[in-house]
Amino acid sequence: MILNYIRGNVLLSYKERFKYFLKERNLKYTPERKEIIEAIVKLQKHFDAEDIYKQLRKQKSNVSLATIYRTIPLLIDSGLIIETLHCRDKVLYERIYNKKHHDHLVCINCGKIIEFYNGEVEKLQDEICRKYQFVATEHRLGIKGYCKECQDKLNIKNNNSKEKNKRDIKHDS
Amino acid sequence: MILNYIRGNVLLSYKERFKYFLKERNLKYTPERKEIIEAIVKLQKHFDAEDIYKQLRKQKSNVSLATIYRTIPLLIDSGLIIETLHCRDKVLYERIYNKKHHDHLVCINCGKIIEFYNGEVEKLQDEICRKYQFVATEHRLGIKGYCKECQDKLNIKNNNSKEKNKRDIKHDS
DNA sequence: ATATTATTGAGAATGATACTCAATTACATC
DNA sequence: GATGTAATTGAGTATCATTCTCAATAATAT
Repeated sequence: MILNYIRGNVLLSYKERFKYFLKERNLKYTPERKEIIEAIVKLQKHFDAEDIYKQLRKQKSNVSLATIYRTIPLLIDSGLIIETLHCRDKVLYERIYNKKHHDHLVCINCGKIIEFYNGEVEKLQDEICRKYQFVATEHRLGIKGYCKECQDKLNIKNNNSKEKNKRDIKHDS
Repeated sequence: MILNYIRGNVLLSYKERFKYFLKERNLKYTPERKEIIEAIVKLQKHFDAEDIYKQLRKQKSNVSLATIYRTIPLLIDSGLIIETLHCRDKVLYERIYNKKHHDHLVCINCGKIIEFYNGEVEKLQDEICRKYQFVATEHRLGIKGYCKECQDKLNIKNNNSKEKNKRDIKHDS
């Protein structure tokens, strides 16, 4: 999957990239799509359809929710955003164009999301794909648990540095 | 998170484990809950609420969908099942009690799910948690892409063994 | 300028999941 | 075993994100 697009020596902007993608597919670059792109780049890390809608209202744009939902698959196909996390039945997206890939730690108590990057994950992916003759387009590593603050609040012991006390029980399959 | 429960030298069955969990919480072990457990253990790898419902009908049980939805969180809290994948707006679950943890390769063309286990993922998790002072309860690594069959069908090149041709472009943040 | 085809907004439809409430039942205690 | 209490159930309704429908409009190629 090619995520970066260049003309001359310059990386295309979100808007230009989207325009180009639409042209490739014989789709139209409408004012609504332009305004959606303008909204997307202003949004915080993780957002859902409703957030795009709100940002558009802020910009005095009247694009309908229906159009937003119709545009999201185009944004995904053009490599500008991806679906990241499912948070309480909501699908969250984030911009990926010209961003380094990262994974997530999600606190199951307060909902905080910590982003991290670890090159080993990519290596692991390559290794696993080789083994299963799989061609990966994307991976997602999500670690759920408790963040530092919530550990303190809930009095949860952090035994990261201690040896784990594993029970010696055989597993199925 | 303790996933295995033992009495004497014997690992509790799904049913006993659930009974025990309910008791701990002062909840009742009803015929409906018993039948749901009986259904769960008969289901294939990945299932949704509807699959439980169908299995119950097969067993001549009339448990309502409402009760199934109400029971799922209990099954999760008791460590018998977890949410795994979100597949076309449906939440899929799988049994984890007395199972070795595994991760998934998901074919975005045919929907096939390949399970794999790789100990490095656990090590990575420990390392990342140490770094971010996070206490993990669960992780999930999902790799999306194309399975061997679909690669052939769609004529997608598998360059797993070749060096990747990365563009030298700087990324944001 | 015209023809073609994609796109839009509005509102209705869908579909998974959650809620409401009255009737029922499990279980601890006597 | 009878009793009281709180949990549980089914049925139907509500919710809410997302998708669909359709007639009106607009973007682009020619």
